[in-house]
Amino acid sequence: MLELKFPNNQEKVGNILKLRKSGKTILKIKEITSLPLSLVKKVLIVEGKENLKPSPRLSSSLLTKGEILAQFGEWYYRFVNELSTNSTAKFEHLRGKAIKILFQILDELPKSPSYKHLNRILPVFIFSFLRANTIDVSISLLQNLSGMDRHKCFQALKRINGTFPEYIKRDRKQVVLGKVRMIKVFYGLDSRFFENATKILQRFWEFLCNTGDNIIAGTIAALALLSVHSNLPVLRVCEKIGISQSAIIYQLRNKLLKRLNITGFKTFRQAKKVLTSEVLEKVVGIKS
DNA sequence: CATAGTTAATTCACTGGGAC
DNA sequence: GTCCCAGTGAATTAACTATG
Repeated sequence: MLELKFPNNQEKVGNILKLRKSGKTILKIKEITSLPLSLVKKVLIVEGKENLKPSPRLSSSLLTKGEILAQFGEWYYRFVNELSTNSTAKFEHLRGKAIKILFQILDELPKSPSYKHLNRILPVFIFSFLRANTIDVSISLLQNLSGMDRHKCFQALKRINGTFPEYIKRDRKQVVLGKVRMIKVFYGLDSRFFENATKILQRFWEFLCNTGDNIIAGTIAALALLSVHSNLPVLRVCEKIGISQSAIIYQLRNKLLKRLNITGFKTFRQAKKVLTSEVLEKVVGIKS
């Protein structure tokens, strides 16, 4: 735990513990090490050995590790319960990961020593965390569970995002490809379908990324279907992932062809030849 | 508030059989 | 072969909704 929390500070941690063992007060340790009081406290709390813990009086404004975990657990399950969850195992696994990150975040969050505001931090943290791990959580769920209005949600997200961008960024490409793979399996498509879809996605990500995952997946899948000359109707794909056809047409016309300076899009059907020869072959490099 | 996406109704277009 | 027909996918439209 401590290794994770203080990767570069083993020395400091060791020092704090040594001083504490020799019976120094927490304030004394702070003076000697000239580390922030909050840091000293946290080291002692996380280390957790009875005789090392700060006295109750001093720690009254801090939550113990156990209390933090309990609060986390409550919020976590509030979220998980709202998600149509058929695989509890997955969420159990993620839970451990989340806890590790949570403690890292609490360490660095400005204005922590007192973890008084966990009820504000936790919902936003869990929301970001789940998203970062490719779980679909809607902002309205965050809104409902946290009781914050839309605007507050965004403020809070911005705060977490600004401090820890790496935790909120989900790997959307993987999410999208997951959906594409699902389509491939469901309709028993050729493995080239998926290979081509991957290429298409990499090439056109910038064009298409500014929309929902399902829409992107549908658009990529539609192109990949063309690339393998499948006779599976695009409509089937749309049904499966729950979007409408017009959304894909919209993407192809307004996001893809327009930006490739290919003009004169009339209809999907009519554009098929152009798409295979000009777009897939010349731009992506998929030979038919 | 602007943009993106959905829905539903309607129409168009293609395809693949028969019947002749 | 070709004419007709039905079935189905695709396109278009406009009104509506959701999202950031």
